[in-house]
Amino acid sequence: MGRKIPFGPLHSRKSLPGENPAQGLTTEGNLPPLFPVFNQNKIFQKEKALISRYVPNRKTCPNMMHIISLIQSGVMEVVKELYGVSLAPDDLTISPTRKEFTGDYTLVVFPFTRFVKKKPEDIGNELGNALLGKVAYLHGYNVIKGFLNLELSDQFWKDFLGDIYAKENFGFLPKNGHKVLVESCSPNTNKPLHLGHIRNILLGWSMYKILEAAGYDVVRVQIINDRGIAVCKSMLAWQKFGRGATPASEGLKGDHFVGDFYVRFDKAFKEEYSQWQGTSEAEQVFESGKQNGQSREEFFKAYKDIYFNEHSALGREARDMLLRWEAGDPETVALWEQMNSWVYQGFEVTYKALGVAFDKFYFESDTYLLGKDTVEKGLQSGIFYRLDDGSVWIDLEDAKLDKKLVLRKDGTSVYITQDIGTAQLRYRDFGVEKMVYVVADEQNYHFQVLFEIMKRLGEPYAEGLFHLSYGMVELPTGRMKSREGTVVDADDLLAEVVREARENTLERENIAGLPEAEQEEVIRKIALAALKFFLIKVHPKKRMIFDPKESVDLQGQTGPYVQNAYVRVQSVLRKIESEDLSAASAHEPLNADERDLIGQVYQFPGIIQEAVREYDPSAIANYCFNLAKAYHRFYHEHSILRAENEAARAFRLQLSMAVAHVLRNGMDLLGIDMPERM
RNA sequence: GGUCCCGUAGCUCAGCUGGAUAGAGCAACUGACUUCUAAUCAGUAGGUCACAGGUUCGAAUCCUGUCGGGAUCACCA
Repeated sequence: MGRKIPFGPLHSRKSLPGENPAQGLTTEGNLPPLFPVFNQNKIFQKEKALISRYVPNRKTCPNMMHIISLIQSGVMEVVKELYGVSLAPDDLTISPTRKEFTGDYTLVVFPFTRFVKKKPEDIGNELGNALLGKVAYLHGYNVIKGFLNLELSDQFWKDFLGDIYAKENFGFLPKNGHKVLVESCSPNTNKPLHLGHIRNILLGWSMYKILEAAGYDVVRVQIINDRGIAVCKSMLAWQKFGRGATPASEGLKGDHFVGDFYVRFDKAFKEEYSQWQGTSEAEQVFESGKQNGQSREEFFKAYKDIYFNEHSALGREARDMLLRWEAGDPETVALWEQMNSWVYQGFEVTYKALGVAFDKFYFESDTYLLGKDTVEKGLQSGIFYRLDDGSVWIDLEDAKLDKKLVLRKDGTSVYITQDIGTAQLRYRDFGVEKMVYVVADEQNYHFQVLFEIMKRLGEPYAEGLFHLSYGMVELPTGRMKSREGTVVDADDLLAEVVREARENTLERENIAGLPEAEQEEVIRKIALAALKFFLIKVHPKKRMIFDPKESVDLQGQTGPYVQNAYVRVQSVLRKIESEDLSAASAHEPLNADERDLIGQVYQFPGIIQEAVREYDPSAIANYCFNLAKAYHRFYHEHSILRAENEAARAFRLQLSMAVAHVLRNGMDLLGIDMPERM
């Protein structure tokens, strides 16, 4: 029954008469033990092997073993020789040298004072001196306080750059043979998608791309709440007030069309309720039911659901509709199918506009009965127990959770029962070892319970279940409520960012020479980059404030800023013929901006690993921004085509190409396309 | 009340398994386009990393407590 995507706040959905925002938008297409890529989990030895093969190392590039490993083993060797102490790689802290100091990597030597009774500075100097002959590419060092800054030779960076600058897929791992499923979006069929769905969809899509880049086969799915009383409300309203209207006849997107009837129902119900409140029956209910000091208004606000279920004529009709649906009444089922298909057509337009797609849709009308068999079986094996009233429970108190109901006393299933069955179904469908659920953090407890149950059931993929939990999206004015009409509609939002991007782009006239269709394509890429980057750059688990004004910003820490760095490279490359870049290896010395840039490029494979390990697309976004920032600075400070000499020119061209590849690939992991001009 | 998450510049956010003087963007103020795209760059200003203890050579980061904010503890989904 639906994942209940929380609302992001916002300005009310503006219905723009006759405007279909999606038109004109063409598109292309406890840290879980999930990715023990760098852990010791035996099952994943193969993955590990693949990674070490890809990230520069001894096998692929004899001289290019990952420099940190190289430094690590050098330090361990030297420490053993000088001080007779055996250290493990984990005992060493080695990180990129901060920009304000000279060097490439820094070893923290404070910890060594524990077994060497000398000043940190002296230890640093001893180590640095000893390392010089030991570590390939190590060219020099300096010691500041307890920090040993190691300076690599320019040759190291030039070799690395020469190795990767032409590699389109630098940073991506080959297939590892493992399969993951990502569930995201998971809407209800009675309302259009809103801002909350967009954050969800983008996280899901990005996780898919990141997992794929790390070598996994990924299946993208949704679970759609296509049944229940809410859907019946829309159906009933359409019957009563629709007069045979269709999305086509009204010129509306199907999901908005159906959503409008849902609202229509609610309006009619409210009128009915308000009228009823004037009756003597209502008076009686109020008098006998009111709490001490409760006002009439408060009472009836709280009484709404009871009224719906026990007094309302509309409520009665909606519930009858649900019963007929459950009984399989042909006419009801036909209407249900008709309305849902309108909704799906509408959703599809929004997915396309967002540039996302799914491999399979699971429908609750198919899955809401699943899981009962499993519960029956688990009852026999003692995992579940039945109370005298017939309800079935599981006791998870020893896992610091509570007792949880899995079957009602009438034998029907609840939300979690269905999720048990659906997980099993998905395993049968795809044989995945891991499943990632992109669902808002209000359901943290639900997934803790679900995953614990799956473990107790002994499901083979139980250890591979992960809840990618994300925080609510709120407006600057606070949380929003559908009742108050403050939900930010997905299509409106898309239309707004495109409008903003168009205005800015046309003003600049950078692409005025392109055919109009291509201009629109560029505008769309810029608009989506702004929106997507804005939503993904925040760590998923954090609640985020969505300021509509900032979300359409095109300058500063934004998607278009990153795109612009890429576009600058393309602009340079457009000006050259194919040219021999072998002179790059003679470029000497590398300046600080070049070193900074190339050092960042070097980190890309590791950043992808981190994003996978932490289920954190925001790590990619922040990395891309920093790389783009470094490139903008480099671009501003140093001439590429008019460099000092041929070697510098060749080197900077290689460097620019490498940066462009990484930016394009990195942004692709966020679902963001790069324009060639902007 | 129990459990979980969050608290970093006026605002929105980074800060990797503890390491150097806590960083960006926006907003404000100064500068830089006859030169590869200024959707850019450089600079100024802005901080008791909620608070208090603890561990450590070293804490925004780890531990405990307090205060604020949020979520959740349904025979709802």
